[in-house]
Amino acid sequence: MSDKYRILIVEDEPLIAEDIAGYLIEYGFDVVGIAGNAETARRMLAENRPHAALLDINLGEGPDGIVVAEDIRDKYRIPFVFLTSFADKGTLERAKKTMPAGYLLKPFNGNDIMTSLEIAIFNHMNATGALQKEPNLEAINTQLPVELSIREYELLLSLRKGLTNKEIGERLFISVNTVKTHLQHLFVKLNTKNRTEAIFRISELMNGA
Amino acid sequence: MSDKYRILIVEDEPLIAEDIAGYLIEYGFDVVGIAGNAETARRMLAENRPHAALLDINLGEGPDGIVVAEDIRDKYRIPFVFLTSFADKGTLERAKKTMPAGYLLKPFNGNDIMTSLEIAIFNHMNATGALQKEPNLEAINTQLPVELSIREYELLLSLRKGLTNKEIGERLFISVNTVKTHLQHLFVKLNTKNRTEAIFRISELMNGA
DNA sequence: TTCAAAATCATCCTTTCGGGTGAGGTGCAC
DNA sequence: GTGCACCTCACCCGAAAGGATGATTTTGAA
Repeated sequence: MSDKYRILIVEDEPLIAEDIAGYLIEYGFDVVGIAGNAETARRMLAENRPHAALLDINLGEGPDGIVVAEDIRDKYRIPFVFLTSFADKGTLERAKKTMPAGYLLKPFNGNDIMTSLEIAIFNHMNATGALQKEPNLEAINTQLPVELSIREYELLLSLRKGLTNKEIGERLFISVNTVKTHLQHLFVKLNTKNRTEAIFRISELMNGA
Repeated sequence: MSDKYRILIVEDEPLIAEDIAGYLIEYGFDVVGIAGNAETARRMLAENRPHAALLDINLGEGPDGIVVAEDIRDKYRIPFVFLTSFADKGTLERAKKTMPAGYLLKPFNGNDIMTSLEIAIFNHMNATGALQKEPNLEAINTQLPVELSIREYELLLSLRKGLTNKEIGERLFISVNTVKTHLQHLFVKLNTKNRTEAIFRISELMNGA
C-alpha cells in the first residue's frame, strides 16, 4: 500500500478529469478513481476509500456534485473541494451547507488544486485529532458540586476506554478492590448509578449539556 | 452594530488592498481594516475584532503573513484565507501549519474571494458548535465488516446513554432477554467484550480513528 | 502536632452482565 | 415454498460490577 494520499475525482468531462488527474499525479497524489456521475462516485467512495475528493458540481444528468458532497459529509469522513464555474449565490448556499474544505472557481490550474488539497487534508487530520481530546479535570470539577480527586479522575479516563475493573487495577497498579472503592465515590460525585452512565455524564459535561 | 461580517485585509500593496476591499464591500462584507504589515495587523486584530481575515503572505519588510496567521491561530479564533502568489512547497508547508481556511493563488478575482470567505466563515461557525452529534447508522456501517441491523443500532443509542439492560428493555418495549441477545450480536460486530468497550469503539468510529 | 481528605485494601453480599444454547415468529428474496 | 436475516424470548451459569462497611497509611493543611 502506497503512502500517497488517495484522491477521488468527480467530473463529467473526461478531458478535464484527465487533466486534473495529471496534475494530481504530478504532485504526488494517487488518483483512485474518476467518476462521471453521482452513482459512480458513490460506488467508488465505498470501494476505493479515498482520503479526499475533488467534486465538480455540474455532472450533467442526475444528481449533482453537491449531492455527492452530502453523501460524503454524512457517510464518510473525508475532506473535499468543489471545482466549479458556478459562483452564483444559490449554488454557493447549497454547497457550503456540505461544509467543503474548499471551493475553486474555474479557471483553476494545478497549483490551485494542489494547495487546496494539501490544506484540506492537513486541516482534516488535525481537526479529527483534536476531537479526541480527553476530558480535563478542572473543566469537570467546575461543573460538579463535589470535586473529583486526581485518582478518581484517572479512574475515569480508564473507564472511558472501556476497561474492566481488573484491567484498570493492573494499569494503575492497584487492587481491584481499590478500583471499586474509587468507582463508588466517582458514581456518587457524578450522581450516576453505574459506569456506563458515568461515561455518558462526562460526555455531557464535555459538550456543555 | 451591523450584522455584516467584519473582515480584516492584510496586504502591503495599497492598490491591491483597495481592490479587494471593493470586492468585499460589493459582496456585503464590512472591511474593518487594511493592514500593510504584521505590526498593524496585530493591532487591528486586537482593536477591531474581525470575524475573518484575508492574508497576503508577502508583506515586504518584517514578519510575513504566515506570522500573522500564527498569531490568529493562537490568540484569536477566527478563520482566515491566504491570498498569495507563492505556490512553492516550502511556503505551503509553513502556511498549512497555521490551519488556514483557504489558500488562494494569484490571479484571483472577487468571486474567488467571496466564495472562500463565505465557506470559511460558515465552516468555522459550525465547527465550533456541532462537534458532538449522534452516531449515524450508515456512517457506522460503512466502517464495519458486518453491518448493524436497525434494532441493534437502536440498542446502541440506548447503551450510549448509560441505560441498563432492564431500562433499555422498558424503553424499547422488549424483554431483557431480547436486549441481551441483541447486545451479544452487537459486541461481536463491534469486536468488543462488553458495553463500555462498545461505547468507546463507537466514539472511535465517530472520530475517524 | 493534629485533623481531614485521599488513597489503599479487604470481606461479604446482591445485582447485573455476558456467553451459550435453543427456539418460535415474521417478512422478504430467490 | 425454501431459505435467510432479523427480532423476539427463555433458561442456565459463571464473571463482573456494584453496595456496604471497616481499616490502614499517606499527605497536606490548619
